[in-house]
Amino acid sequence: MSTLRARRRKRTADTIRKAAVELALSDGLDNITTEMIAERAGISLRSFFNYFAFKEEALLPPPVALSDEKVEQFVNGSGPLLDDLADLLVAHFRQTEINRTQLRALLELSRTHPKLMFVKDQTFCRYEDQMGVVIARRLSVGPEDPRPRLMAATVAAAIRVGVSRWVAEGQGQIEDEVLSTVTALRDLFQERTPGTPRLRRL
Amino acid sequence: MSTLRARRRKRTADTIRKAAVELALSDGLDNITTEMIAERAGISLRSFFNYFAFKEEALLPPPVALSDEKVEQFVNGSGPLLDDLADLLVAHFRQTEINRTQLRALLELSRTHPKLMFVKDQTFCRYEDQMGVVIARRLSVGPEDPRPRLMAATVAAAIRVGVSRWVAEGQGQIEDEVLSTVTALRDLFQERTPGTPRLRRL
DNA sequence: GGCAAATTTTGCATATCGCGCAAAAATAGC
DNA sequence: GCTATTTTTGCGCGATATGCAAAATTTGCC
Repeated sequence: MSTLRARRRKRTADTIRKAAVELALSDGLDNITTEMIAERAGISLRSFFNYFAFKEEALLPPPVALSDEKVEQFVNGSGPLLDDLADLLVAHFRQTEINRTQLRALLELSRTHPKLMFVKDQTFCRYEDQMGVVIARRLSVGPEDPRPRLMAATVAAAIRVGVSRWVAEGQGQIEDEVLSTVTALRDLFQERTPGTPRLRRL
Repeated sequence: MSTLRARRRKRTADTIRKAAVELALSDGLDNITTEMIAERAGISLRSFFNYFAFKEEALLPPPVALSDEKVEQFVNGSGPLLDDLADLLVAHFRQTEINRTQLRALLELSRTHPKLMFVKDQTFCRYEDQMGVVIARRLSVGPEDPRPRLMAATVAAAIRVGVSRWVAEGQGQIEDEVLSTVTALRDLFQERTPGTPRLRRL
């Protein structure tokens, strides 16, 4: 249970991640080997696989869990669900430190690299699962109710779109882009005049 | 552009797919090799990679494009957008032939196998892209409008949930499950009484 | 039918991945 | 400082996946 060992381990993992990202961005993911990453990180090839199951896992930052405090705030919130959820997400993204240029390059790479896409999806899926849980708590419904899951899925989809938009052309902070995309969900399919679709502007 | 060669090619691809799925379901994905698949399909190992970029690609059926006729019907439709879109999807899923047990096993496998998940996601992403295009046409808006993309993303998310639910416990046809999940999107975040969330049943 | 061109299949060599195992090294508790 | 536990490492190995060129097959054409 040594916290020292845990910290050391985390430090090494970060070193490996840094080495992997630098190499991937400079030389291209196809032109680097796990051996090169290990060498740059100052560990043996075999040790690399003690930290990551496969090469691409070292390329994306580890998923960060939602803050417990903010989760409780959401579960007990009294505003419209979507707004309260947006608050939770904004607080979360605000505390993540993301390099936009780097993230753009990595997301672009993930489009053609199966294992990198896997890692990316795992990250989003974890968000989705967490959201499903907290939404179910907020609504006080059990696992048989399909709404939390569907809500979490659509919100996760909106987050994806928001992140993608921010990475591509966003000017401000990532949390602003996510916020506007997520809250746009409310009226997405509410057409003013059935027959001649005139949707509200995003 | 010999159509005979194309048909032969498709036939061989299907043979390989069949061999791969049978082996994966009977022996487990981890216990089979590309060589075993190739042998069962009656081709050389090297030829396998002429048909599929990697082993797992042979496990899922090739994505089917939306029917042109139904797409035009949707683009020119006059009902509520979500209903017309649901019609398009129902027509599409109706014509796909899916073995529920097999699909369940493969989706379960994809949760832990990066490359299989990649193939699955590619399939869903293609749906999402196609939907984005047809929704933009329907709304007569250009690529700068963010709504088609967000709509497509949320509908794709709903399809995922619908398919997942059908695979897990669905009794009827897959298109019915998809239909009810997608149409549930309309009122998902429309709360009757802000403050005390009382959402409509799915 | 038979020949030449184009395409597909195949064998072989090769680089890398990723895991199992056990020895060596580092670290923790006492 | 000694021993137990954990981590790192070296080595071997099977499997994946690619490039290249020869062999086989198919196609168009006469």
